[in-house]
Amino acid sequence: MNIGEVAKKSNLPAKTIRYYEDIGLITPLRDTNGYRSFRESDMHKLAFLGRSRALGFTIEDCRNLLALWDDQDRASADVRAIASEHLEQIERKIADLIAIRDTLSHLVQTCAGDGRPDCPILARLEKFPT
Amino acid sequence: MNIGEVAKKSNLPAKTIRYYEDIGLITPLRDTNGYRSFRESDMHKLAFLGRSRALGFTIEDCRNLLALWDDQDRASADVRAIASEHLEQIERKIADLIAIRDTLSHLVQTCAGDGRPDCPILARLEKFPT
DNA sequence: CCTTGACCCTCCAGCTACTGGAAGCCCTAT
DNA sequence: ATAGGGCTTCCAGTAGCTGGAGGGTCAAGG
Repeated sequence: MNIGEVAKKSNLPAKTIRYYEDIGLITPLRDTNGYRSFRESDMHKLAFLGRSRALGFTIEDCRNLLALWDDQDRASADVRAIASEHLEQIERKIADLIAIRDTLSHLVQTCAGDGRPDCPILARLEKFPT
Repeated sequence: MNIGEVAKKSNLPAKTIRYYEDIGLITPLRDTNGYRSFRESDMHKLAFLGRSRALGFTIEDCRNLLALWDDQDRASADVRAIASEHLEQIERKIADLIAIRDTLSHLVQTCAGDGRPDCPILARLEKFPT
């Protein structure tokens, strides 16, 4: 399989796939003309990567997950540790964003949003104790 | 005021303050020895920037908000537009993260997390339809 | 046989918003 | 005179791609 077909099937841009090769996540073969030649196993890895990235795992997490996936003797605890850590980060991020959203939503609601210059949003950015 | 003092008062790293000067958000004066010399107005801008960034506004948003702040004849609608747009992005991000969290939290719960290799997390990354 | 267009290749630069570090000047105190 | 701390600039690196230049390859149509 050439990169175009793989890109379509895995739903990843060709650029991204080349990048993943650059950083050693996959190692497709090469045809005599220099074109990358993807095996089924490469496709599987790319699909795995796509799903991992879609769940927000970092590239380094993906690298580790991929290694665990390849290792038939892995301990599920190792996988779970990565996922739990990631989950905690997500929870923290959600909490942060919700706090921001509440503040912002309140400010947007109290701003007239007309032609006049008075604006509680600017007032808050100007005066709120950091 | 030298940069160290400003950094302390504004709660921003000196590096960040220099960076903000580089990209034209502030333009402190210079002493004869080459040291940056910050006025009160620079401090205020930095505090404004700190709060805007803490609410997740991008640097470009900050630049625009700062310009509106400086402009006595601004229309609050312009401020509100920036904030609303940002708010919508936050809402989208929260929704995305919550979806991820739900998936991840379920997976983590169903994974034994022991010494055995079977793992629903890997199973999902391997098989879930993209 | 030649051309056209769709592929594919590599390499370099740029994105966001900083952050770290090196090399070196300045200022104050001892 | 020296030691320390603070200040300066400049360069490089972070994450995860993305865009573009410049060029080779391949299959189909004329």
